[in-house]
Amino acid sequence: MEHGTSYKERKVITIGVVSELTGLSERQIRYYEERKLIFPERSPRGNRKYSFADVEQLVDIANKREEGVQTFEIRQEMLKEKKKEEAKNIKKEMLRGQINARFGVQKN
Amino acid sequence: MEHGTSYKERKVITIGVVSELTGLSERQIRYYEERKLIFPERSPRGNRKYSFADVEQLVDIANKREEGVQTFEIRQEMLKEKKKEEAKNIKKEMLRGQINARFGVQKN
DNA sequence: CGTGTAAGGAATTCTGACACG
DNA sequence: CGTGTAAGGAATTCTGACACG
Repeated sequence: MEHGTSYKERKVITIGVVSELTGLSERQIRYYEERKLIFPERSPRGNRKYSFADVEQLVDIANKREEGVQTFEIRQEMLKEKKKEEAKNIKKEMLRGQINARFGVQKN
Repeated sequence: MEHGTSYKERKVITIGVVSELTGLSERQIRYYEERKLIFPERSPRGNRKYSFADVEQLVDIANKREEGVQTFEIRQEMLKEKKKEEAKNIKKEMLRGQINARFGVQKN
C-alpha cells in the first residue's frame, strides 16, 4: 500500500455527501458518532470526514435501526465482530511466525 | 459492480479536500477543469465532486505543469491515451464476438 | 497562459440546547 | 432513546472579474 490505506478506508467524504449517499440525516450521522458506532476523522478546521467503509457501516446501522435494534446493541455486535477479526489476525501472525522460524527471517 | 462504479471512480470528494490531497489551489483545480483536463460531477446545489481517480489525474497534471508542459499539451496527451484505451477495448470486444460465434450466445 | 486575489452571496458545517416521547 | 429543529457563527464553495505577465 502506497499510503497506509486503500480507497475504501481513506477519510475524505464530508457529512453532506455521506447524508446523500446513505439517506440518513446529518443529525443521525452525528448521533451515531456520539454513540461510538462510527469514527470520522476531522479536517484541520474541524469538519468530519468519512470513508467509503464508514458509509457502508452507516448503511448497516440504518438497517439495524429499522429493525428496531438500539444503538447500544449495535455497538455490542460491532465489538464482537471486532474481536473475531482480531482472533483471525492473531492466528495469521502465529502462522507467519512459524513459517519465519523454519524458513527464514524476512521482516514484514 | 454493485453501483456502476468502484470506490476509485465514485465522485464524492469536495474541492477543499482535493486541494489538501493534491497540494493544488482551488483556483488551479477549477482552471484545469476549464481547460478540460478534469471532469468533476456536481452536487444538487452545484458543488464540484471528484473521485480518487480525479485526484490521481490532478497529481499527474501537477507534475507535467512543473516540467513546464502547457495545459493544451497535457490535453493532447490525454486524448492520445484515451484512444489507445478505446483501441484495446475494441479488440477485446472483437475477440468476445469470435468466441460467442463459435461457442454459444451468452449475452454479456 | 496560468494563477492570485478581493467581492458578494448562497450553502455547509459545527456545537449546545430545547422538544417530544 | 433517537431524532427534529431553530440559533449563531465560522468556514466552504461558487461565479465573474481584474491583475500580472
